[in-house]
Amino acid sequence: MKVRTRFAPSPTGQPHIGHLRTAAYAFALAKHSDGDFIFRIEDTDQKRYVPEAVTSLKNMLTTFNMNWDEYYVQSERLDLYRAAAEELVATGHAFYCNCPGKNAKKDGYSQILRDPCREKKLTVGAIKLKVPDGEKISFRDLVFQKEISWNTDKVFDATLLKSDGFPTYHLAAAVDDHETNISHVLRGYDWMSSTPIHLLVYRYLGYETPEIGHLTDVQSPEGGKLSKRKGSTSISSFLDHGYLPAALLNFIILLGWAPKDNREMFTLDEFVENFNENGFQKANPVFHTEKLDWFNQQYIRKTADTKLVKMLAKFTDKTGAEITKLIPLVKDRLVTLKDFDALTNYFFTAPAPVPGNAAIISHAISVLEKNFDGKFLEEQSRAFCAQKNIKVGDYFMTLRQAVTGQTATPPLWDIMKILGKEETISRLQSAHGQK
RNA sequence: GCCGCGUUCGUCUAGUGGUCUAGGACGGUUGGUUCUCAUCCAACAAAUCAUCGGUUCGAGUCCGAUACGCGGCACCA
Repeated sequence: MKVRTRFAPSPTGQPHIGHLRTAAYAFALAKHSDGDFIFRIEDTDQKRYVPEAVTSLKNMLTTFNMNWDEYYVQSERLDLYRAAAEELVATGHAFYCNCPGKNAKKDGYSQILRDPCREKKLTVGAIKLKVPDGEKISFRDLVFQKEISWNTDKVFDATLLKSDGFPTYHLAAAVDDHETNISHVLRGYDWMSSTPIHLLVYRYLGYETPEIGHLTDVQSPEGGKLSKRKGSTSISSFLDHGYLPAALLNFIILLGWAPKDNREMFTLDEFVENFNENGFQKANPVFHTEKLDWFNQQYIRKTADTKLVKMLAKFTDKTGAEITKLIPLVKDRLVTLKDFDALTNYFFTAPAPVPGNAAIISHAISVLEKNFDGKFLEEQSRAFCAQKNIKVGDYFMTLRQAVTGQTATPPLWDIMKILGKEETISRLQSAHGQK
């Protein structure tokens, strides 16, 4: 049977790290065996629906090259869910209920799991699942690689269809997964506790149960779920900070998954090729981003200069020609694309004159005026240093500060070459106080 | 409160009963290369494998308890 997975977010806000990770695992699971990757919008909560979120979610998948084979929107499929719910009522596995909804967080946790409306024989209202008593229900989790079970005495009569006619996740996901032939369900860990409900729905509707796996939650360094720390973990904020999609993706997939050989560099294609569900970690990883910086450096260095110019254009107002000229000097020094301006500022604005050792500067000026050449400067400066008993390092540091105003830069001659003879000498002169 | 899951260096992880005096990566420290920075190279520090008990000739690996962490307990997903 063909492997078919789905990425099924609810459009309630900005896509974040968790979305990307879940999508990447589902994508890899499907594509590893030439399967299909289905994109489904779970917009059954009218109150939390954010229309722009759908576009952002699509953009995310496109940006990371996770192209979907089919696309579904739950709000366009309401008839399907209602029919399924009514079928369950007809077969005696569900019942109508007109109780007001409650929120356990606010109202306290009820130990009453059996809904009193079961016996009322209503014909309108919400539809709830009639959970059987005293049954053991279990499944084998794809991620945890073990059987997980519950006693149905601890499973509550969950709502399947709301009184507004919209299904809850429990019903909609089961129906859609079945209708679209999803073979493997990879979802967030928060669904683990609801799995017995879904298992019962599958059974009562006569569906085959798909493989189900619950992904670990990425933890915030302060503890708790990362996704609750909104904003700062949105995909766009990382991209806006100058992280490459390839680096972000590589970093993210290794948060909770690892190959047996501990390989770390993966493009999307390589990840798909090497993906194996045995590689899932069972404990929650913590979102520490030091390693993301390292991945980003690696990927920047791997990027062809011509491509890098285009990427950099979003982070600086310098022209393509200017960027191209400077790339060789900064490529190894960029941690994020955003660093470009800070690393190249002195090319465009002369530093405030820093008075340096006048003898060194005037020597350099005379050398450069005679012959504006790196090799020549190197030879002359070393000879000068030997004669005057000056450290070569001090000599160049003096020039560096005079020309760039910085103490850490690429090799000096590389900078002078780009600046040109006139500008270089002019900067040296103003540091010397001659101008 | 009830239910479920987890626990190997600071972090991401390898490890599926002997080859583990626990390996790799990031980060850290030190040294080398270099005109500084970055790169590159080398080395070092860093995990009583949460704790206790059991099974076994032998346990990071199997079992149990405890602790701690995480998730869920809505007509939200």
